[in-house]
Amino acid sequence: MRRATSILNHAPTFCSVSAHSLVDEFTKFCYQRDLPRAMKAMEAMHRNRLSADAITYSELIKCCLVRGAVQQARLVHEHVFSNGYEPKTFLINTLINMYVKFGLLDEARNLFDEMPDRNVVSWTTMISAYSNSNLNHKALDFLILMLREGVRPNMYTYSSVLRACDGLLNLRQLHGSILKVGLESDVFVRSALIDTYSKLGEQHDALNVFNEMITGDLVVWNSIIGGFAQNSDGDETLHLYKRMKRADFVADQSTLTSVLRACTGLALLELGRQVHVHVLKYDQDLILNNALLDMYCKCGSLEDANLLFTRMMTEKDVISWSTMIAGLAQNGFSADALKLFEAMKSKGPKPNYITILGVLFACSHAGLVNDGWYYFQSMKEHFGIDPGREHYGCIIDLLGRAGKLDEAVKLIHEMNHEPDAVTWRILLGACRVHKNVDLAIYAAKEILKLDPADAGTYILLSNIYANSQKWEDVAEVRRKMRTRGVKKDPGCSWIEVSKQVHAFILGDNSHPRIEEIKRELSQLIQRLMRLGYVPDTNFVLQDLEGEQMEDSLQYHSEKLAIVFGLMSLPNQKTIHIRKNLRICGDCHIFAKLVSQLENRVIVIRDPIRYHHFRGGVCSCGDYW
DNA sequence: ATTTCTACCT
Repeated sequence: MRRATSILNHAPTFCSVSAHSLVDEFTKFCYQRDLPRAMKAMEAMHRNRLSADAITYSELIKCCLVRGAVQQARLVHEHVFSNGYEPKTFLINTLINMYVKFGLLDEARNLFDEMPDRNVVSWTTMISAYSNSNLNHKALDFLILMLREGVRPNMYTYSSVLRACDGLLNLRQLHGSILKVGLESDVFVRSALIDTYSKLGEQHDALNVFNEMITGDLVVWNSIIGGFAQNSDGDETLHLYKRMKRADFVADQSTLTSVLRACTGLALLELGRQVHVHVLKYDQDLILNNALLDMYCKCGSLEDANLLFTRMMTEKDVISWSTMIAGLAQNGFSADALKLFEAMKSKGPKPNYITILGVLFACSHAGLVNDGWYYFQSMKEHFGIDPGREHYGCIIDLLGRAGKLDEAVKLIHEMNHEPDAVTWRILLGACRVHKNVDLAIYAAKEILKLDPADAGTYILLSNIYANSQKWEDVAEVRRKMRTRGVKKDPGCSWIEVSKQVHAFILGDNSHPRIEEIKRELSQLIQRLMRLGYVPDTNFVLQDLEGEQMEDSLQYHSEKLAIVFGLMSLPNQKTIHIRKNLRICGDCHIFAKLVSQLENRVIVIRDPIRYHHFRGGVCSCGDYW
């Protein structure tokens, strides 16, 4: 302790006020949250070897916390320990908590180590301090030490320590102890359990814990809804949201953020717009508004995104800017993305790792080789950020698309990160654009080493071999697929029409209007062919909808979805479609021609890319 | 003394 050098001890000793009224006055100032006067009174009390009760000191500590007054807080600490008094456990706990809140974990720890009677609150405060600082190991160690000292954890302890749990084994053990002492029905413990299972991707267990709930609590609902949203299960997220509303709970910021994330994942623009209405009453919530911004970007409505971005009620943070920059780039507005980045540099927050990723993404998708290189080379110098694997990915993409395949390969081998499946897929994409079969085979094999369940890559490889009559290799690839149990999902496209989601799956005729749609599609293809459309049946180097037959080409799911959109949406309305697989070359040409012939804007989002078709051209510049 | 929500290369 710094008692020896305390300012308190050097203060002039002079006081004319009676002891009783001095303490009274101190108490009054503490409860009035008048920090300067309370501090003065405390000094006077110290000179007269007087002290107040623990509750009063804890009021003063609260006051220091609210004002961020660290120096004053330290003086209170010294005063409480001065004059030979040994403060009560309650007051030491308050001091420990104070240091934790100020982020001074070492000082909290010193107090904790020196206190004589550590109770459950002391232990829990330290555990929650460690888990909040991501010192997970320390938090779990403390739980063990606590048990060894014979202090029994309560619901506060468990809900704190659960956050620190980053392994399934630990979690199951903790869950077991919680059940044993009967604390699983506490809403804090329950939501922490749900959240922790969700963070480990164990949605099944999370849902079990949730379903055992008898009387509800909004946070528990938010935990399960957020868990599914974070695990990219949009359908289940929305399903639970409906259940929550049926149970008469009113969504708050957290719920709406998760629901928006589900809309983002499923590309449900109409539903997202409905949610926007509920967001309006939380226009000060930055997280929620960022989620809304991302939803508009990822659902392909840049008009809405731009509008929201310029009109946001709160100060925009680095996430708002990064979201908008990446959103513009992903949707093909690379020039606007770079312009926004320049604006950010002059009047926005400091760009971070992810911001730069969006910038490089914009360059690679617009073929801006020089700009991309410049930003890549200077990111360390200008923003202090070392290029990560993702940044290298963008540059490999940039080189590859520009036809510099050799340089792309060279960079893969030179970078100081291990290439992953994504890295090789980027190279494969470049091979597709530039029709380099040999390099494509190499890249495909590397992908399968790292991701042996990637059905699309097997099929692509098999098609390459088939095209060059290498039947033995074809058989080998097929055999590997069989033995590894890899199956390709059929192509599927989704479109939202009057709040209903319509799914079109290759080879599935269950849509009620399928016959009508197919008739319309045939007629449309006839008309396009008269304008020069030739179905592209070259499947080599294409990611395909399924086990491909030429005659099923005309019924690719996105074609059905486009026709259904033409049939059922008003004339001016943009047709928004989401696909589970990459769009094939034939459907890409088809969509371009339809956008011209029918004078419609069509937006198709595939798993990784956006295509805005307008007047016969696509925002991707045929470069995907 | 404790629980829930936002951006990321294919």
